[in-house]
Amino acid sequence: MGQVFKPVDTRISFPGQEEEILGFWKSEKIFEKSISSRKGGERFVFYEGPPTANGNPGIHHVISRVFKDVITRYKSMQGYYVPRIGGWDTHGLPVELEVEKELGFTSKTDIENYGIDRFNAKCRESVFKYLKEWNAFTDRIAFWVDLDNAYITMKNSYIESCWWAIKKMWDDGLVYKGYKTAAHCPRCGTSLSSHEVAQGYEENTVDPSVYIKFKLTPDSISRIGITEIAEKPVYLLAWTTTPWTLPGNTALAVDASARYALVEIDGYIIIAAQKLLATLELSDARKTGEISGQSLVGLDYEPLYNPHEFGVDRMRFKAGSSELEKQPETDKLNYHVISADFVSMDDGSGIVHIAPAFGEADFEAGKTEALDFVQHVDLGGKIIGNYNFTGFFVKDADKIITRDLDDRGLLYRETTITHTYPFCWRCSTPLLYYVKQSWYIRTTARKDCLIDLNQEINWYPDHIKNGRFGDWLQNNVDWAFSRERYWGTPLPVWCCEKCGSFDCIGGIEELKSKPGFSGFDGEIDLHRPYVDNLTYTCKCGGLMRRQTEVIDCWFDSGNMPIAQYHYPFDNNTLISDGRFPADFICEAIDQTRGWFYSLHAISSLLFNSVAYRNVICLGHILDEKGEKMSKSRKNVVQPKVIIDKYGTDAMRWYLYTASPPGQPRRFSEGLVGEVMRQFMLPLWNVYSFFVTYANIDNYNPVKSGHTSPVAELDRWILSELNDLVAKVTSDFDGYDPTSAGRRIEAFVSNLSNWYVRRSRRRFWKSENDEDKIAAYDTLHNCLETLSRLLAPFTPFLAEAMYQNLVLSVNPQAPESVHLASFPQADTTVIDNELAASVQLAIRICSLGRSARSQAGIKIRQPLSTLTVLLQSPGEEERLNRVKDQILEELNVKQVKVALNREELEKEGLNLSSDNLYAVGVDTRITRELESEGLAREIVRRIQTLRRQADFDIADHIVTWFQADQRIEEVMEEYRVYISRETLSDNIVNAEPDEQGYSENFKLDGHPVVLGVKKQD
RNA sequence: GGGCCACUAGCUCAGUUGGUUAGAGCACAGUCCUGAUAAGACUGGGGUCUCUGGUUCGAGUCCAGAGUGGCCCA
Repeated sequence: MGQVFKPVDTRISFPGQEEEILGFWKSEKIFEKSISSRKGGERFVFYEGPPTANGNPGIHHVISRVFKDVITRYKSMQGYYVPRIGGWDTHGLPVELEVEKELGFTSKTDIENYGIDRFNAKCRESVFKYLKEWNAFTDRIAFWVDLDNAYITMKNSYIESCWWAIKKMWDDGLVYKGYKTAAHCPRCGTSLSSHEVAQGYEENTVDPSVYIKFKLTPDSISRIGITEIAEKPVYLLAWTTTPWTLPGNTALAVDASARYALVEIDGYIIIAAQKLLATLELSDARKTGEISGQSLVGLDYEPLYNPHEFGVDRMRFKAGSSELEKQPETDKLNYHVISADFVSMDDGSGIVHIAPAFGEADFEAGKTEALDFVQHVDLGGKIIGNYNFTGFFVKDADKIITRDLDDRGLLYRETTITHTYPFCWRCSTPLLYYVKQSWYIRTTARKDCLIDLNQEINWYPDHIKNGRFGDWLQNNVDWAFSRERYWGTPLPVWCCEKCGSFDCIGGIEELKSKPGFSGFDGEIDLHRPYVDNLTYTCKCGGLMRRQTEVIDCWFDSGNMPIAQYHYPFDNNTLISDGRFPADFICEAIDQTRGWFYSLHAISSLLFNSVAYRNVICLGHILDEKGEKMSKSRKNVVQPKVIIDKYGTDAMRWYLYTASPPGQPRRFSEGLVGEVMRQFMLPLWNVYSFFVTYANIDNYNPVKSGHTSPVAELDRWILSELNDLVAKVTSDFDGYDPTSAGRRIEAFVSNLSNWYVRRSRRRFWKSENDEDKIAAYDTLHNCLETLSRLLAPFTPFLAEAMYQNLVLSVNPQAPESVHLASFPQADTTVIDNELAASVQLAIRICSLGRSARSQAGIKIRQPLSTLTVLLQSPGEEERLNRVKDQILEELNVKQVKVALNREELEKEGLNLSSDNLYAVGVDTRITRELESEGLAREIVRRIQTLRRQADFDIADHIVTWFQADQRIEEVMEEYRVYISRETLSDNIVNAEPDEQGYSENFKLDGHPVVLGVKKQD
């Protein structure tokens, strides 16, 4: 007779099973069907944040992908239509750097000499260098995403959508050319991204620390209005660690609300912050006056170096903007004191030297105060003009400038300082903060919109919303989105060589239709250098040439909602037809300023809409010591190692349940192993147990149907099950798979350690009575429901269980668990009172075992009475309800309720208590109890022999025994019981058959020989 | 230097709106149970809930400050 269910081995190899299931999914196109079969359902939009395939995927890629997967699988099973388009990020500096490394390049000159066309061709190859690995990895971790139709940011159609978006912003007046401060490597000749800068901070950098005297004009001295000082020269004392920036000084900043002192030394007066006098070794005794910072504001001082005398241009900010205008040479040039909120009273002199061409704060001050702008350093870090330090590298110029100022009597003090300073991560050259031209998106013009729309987004964890992300939006600055690089979406801005006017192009056809369009050579590749050759004629008749910049690759990925569909050139209903915005995205926290921002900014500016409604923001993965994983620390865990050993499901389960998604989490092989032992195996064993016995009894769930059971145990676990389903559903709806998973763990523990443990005998009874069927029904129901609950989490394990538990008996059911629907809770069977009763039983049993253990009496030995002290008389009813469970579990003949503590403290009772309950067991063993205990001992010995002899569970046997009189008595008295328990058709008091399996024991000091043999 | 998050047993984590004696798993030691179990139960050792103040009748929980770690920004 064929078995209903496929036998389930407890010695399962999960990784092996997963490989098989992958084959099934692939051949039957289960992923495709999981989408298409829900086509009529409500759409649930997911956006995939594109990775770059130029390196091997790591564990941090696993975590974001499995969190994306668990939600989209859940929604699919809820009946939503959830297409999932993959994506690849293919542009940007990281790609270029990888290629530069490969080619051994160290500067942009190397690239240009090599040829932009060849270089970009290399980049194009590089971005899919590990495509095979990525595809295999995605498959193996069961991240269901459509990679065949993935969007690719370097495709013409994708780029064209980006051009369209930029053009729309351009038309809305949101794109402009301005200046910005960039961390610049003078040796590599390029700006570094903030990410690169962060890599290169050196903690113990020694730099000069110089205090410079800036001479006030006579007019300003009289404006201070302190007559005693009128005859003497007066200097403002300012501090800097970068003397090379001093020729670029165009202002001094003070704190208007602070007090400043005038101190006399050597016949002149120095002004510095009152608070900092001591650190400046300025004697309070020589103080000749005090003045507010406010009254310093507006005073004029003489430039250290008048740029006009050294052949350097002097520019000036147009008020409030980052545009600069060249200023005429003047006979007399004075700079003035401004007020600023960044003036520190902790170090320096309380007066800050401002060089708007260098440094963020200086630049911003330059903009708001419409200051002069003097750029006396070239991009190679060398001083220009005709100073006596011209041609020197800035760091070498420091000393010469300091000497020069000293010679002119303008140096007050010179020491050194040890601080943290950024260096180029590639070549260790000190970085310079350098103001350069750049193209901007005027996000600040829509700042309120960015902030308001953020309120519509559900952030998990929610503190990101008004915390890290909200702060970032509050401090929004215009997006400097151009890059002086090669491999990227080209900036679609053309400039007239003749009249200098700009034009933005929003698509290929638009470009082609321009008058005098030329440079087009067959197929257009919208990359440099080909796109650089496309020109047309300006209205003025001049030649329009593209600006050479490419754009920030964050713009590429942030524009994916439309660019993946080539909107608006194709799919022009995209914005209104339900495919925008996303219902859900999920990435790690570093994307706050990356993808989360670029998506949000672009859709806010283009469509005045959020780009995503719900976002899970993951913490980073750390090693088992809590340290960041990095190649240099050699603590990187390879996902493959884990998967080969424990399988994808165990790894996924660990990632979901170990800690809430927002927290950084530790990861190691051992922790996944724990998941295996603690969750996967017990569940698998329950499943295996069910199948083993169901097959013996030829149980078929379809024939029996899941009826409403009467047994309390069944009703209890079904109550727990439905409660679980309800709560897991609400956890999922709140984007909290971690809580959902932990709940399932608790349920499985209840199922295994109470339901199955307490129900074992029901499955073992030989009669096929109603209770037994009810038990099978209940357990089958639990396991089948679990398979669907677990499907989003552990898709393989769930599939294996579902195939066997459902499809073996019902070929009409959906062919995969991932095509089935998510369980629905039947809240009518949730019985909280019953749950509380069983909770009580579990607790009392725990105390009972403890009491027995302390008395040294094993469970096999029956005892007469268990006395329980409850919290309240009302609990007695609860206790009665589960009394039978307690009797069996603790192997006692009766349970009594004690009314007070004294009753418990009678003789012969062994006590155990927790903070709510107390129990006592009567430890007196009568001869009858002893006999029964011995009988159970004999049963256990025979069972062990059966197992050692490798008999099947259902095999019937003959048992032989030889023993003393006491054991013979027990054997006689319990013959029926022993026979039934051990499936012994015959028990013979004789020497064991030689062909059988036998052993000698001592039971409580009584010598016994036992033998077993299979019955033919 | 600024912001966000975290800090509970050796390790990984729970701990609801403040309320008896702060819990679980792993690991360690011992005992027990078991024809589902690679498991489970019990006992034991192991806690200044990072620290210092404050609010309160009462603080792991709320507030302030400090420390350590992580991330982000400078």
